[in-house]
Amino acid sequence: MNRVVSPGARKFSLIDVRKESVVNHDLSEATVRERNELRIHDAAENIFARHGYRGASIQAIAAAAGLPKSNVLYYVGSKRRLYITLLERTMWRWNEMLSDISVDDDPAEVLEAFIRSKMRLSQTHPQSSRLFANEILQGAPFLKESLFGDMQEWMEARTQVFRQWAERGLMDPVDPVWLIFLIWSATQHYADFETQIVGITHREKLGDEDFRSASDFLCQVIIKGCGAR
Amino acid sequence: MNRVVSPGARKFSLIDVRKESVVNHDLSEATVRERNELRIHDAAENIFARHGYRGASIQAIAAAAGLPKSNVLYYVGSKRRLYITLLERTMWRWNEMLSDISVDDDPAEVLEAFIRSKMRLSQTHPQSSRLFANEILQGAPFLKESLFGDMQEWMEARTQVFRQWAERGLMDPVDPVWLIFLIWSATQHYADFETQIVGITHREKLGDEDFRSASDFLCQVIIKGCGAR
DNA sequence: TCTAAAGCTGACCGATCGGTCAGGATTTTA
DNA sequence: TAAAATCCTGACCGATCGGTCAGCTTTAGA
Repeated sequence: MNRVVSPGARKFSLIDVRKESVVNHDLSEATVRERNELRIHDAAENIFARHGYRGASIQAIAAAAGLPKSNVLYYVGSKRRLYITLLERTMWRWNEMLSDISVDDDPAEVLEAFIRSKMRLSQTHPQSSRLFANEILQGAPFLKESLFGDMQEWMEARTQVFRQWAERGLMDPVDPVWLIFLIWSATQHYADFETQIVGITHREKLGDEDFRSASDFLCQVIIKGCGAR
Repeated sequence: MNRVVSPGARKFSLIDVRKESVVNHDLSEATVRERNELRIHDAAENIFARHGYRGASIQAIAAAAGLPKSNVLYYVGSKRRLYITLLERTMWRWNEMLSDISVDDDPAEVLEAFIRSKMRLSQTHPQSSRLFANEILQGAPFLKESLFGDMQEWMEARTQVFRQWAERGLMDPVDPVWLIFLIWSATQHYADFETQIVGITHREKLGDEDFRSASDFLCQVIIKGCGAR
């Protein structure tokens, strides 16, 4: 699985964007390119997350990044390429989750780890989550082909383990697909719908304590609810 | 609370849009205006749901409705007004839910009714749900003031009942706010993220049987999870 | 110090945006 | 059947869209 070099040739791939997300955040000794691409990606993730692909404008992204529009295009090539780069980054972060799950693990522990790591992502990378949500709401035009292959594999590997746990009587015989979507949706909600939560519950924003207590709640209810532990 | 007549004066309200949603679907004896507004609203809900406020174009809405752009603007006045009309319709549908909840009811029954009616909305009005999701992702610029007032009241009335149930030992002492958001997110997911669910689970689209089994699953896990029944 | 590469940007392109409007077609009412 | 109200739409407006490009400045390497 080697890196495809010519960026024009490939429409899109989900591999090897690791460097992207581990990019040096110490700007003091980053190259000019690294520093500016980081600013652009941060700004673009915000704008795309709020307004979706069509609703986002390069002008707005440039303004948020504090750069001229021409300069943004100099670095990212096109709106499409920028958007796909950010989508790839998000997908990679998610697909590495629950990567080492085994039938011999304790269901409750695995569920708890899954819920908490997903909540941590909602707290630390809410914009990524919203970007993804927007892509799905659009009908997943960019992810249609490639995403669903990867995610089908991810899903099947996990559901198989869940099913075996149920057979061994370690948890209730619930549909593992619905269970995973339950965890997915409940945790994602704290990123995607933060505005609503904050607005309804009189908060200024969601803080560490909110995420802690919400995580505790979800672990408790979901683990008990499917009879693990 | 009487209806404000001049549409230019009011920025926005969440009252008395009932007629909108109960509009006669038998087109045979509807007026020209009713018939065309229905077509426009349906088309607009689709486009706004996919692309958000900025990403949606009147041109695209007009094409989906099978009308010239000028004609759409003749009926709806402006993009902003059209969008707000659709938002109001959605908010009204949701706020009437669980309207007659009481401390003397059975928690499990109420939770089940809530989950199932919310799932029914996800199935019958997925576009409304996606429209709302898009509005929240944007930061709720149109709902900011008015929505959150109504929803705060709604939330406080329900959480109070939940808290009393917990005091009476009818369910676990879980945070009722997190519980409501759990149900909210889990049920909404089947509308907002249908594309993802369909793509991952090899389905063509979500059918009656899918919604039935998913509803059963959610009722079972959530009710058991918070110790009701 | 000279040169090549990289960084940068204002001006500009055709397309599309939301919205207006004059004026014709059609329907309702008196 | 005449007048009034409603319905309808092509042409057009200034603004903004994504993207290109010539030509400038700055940096890196020999």
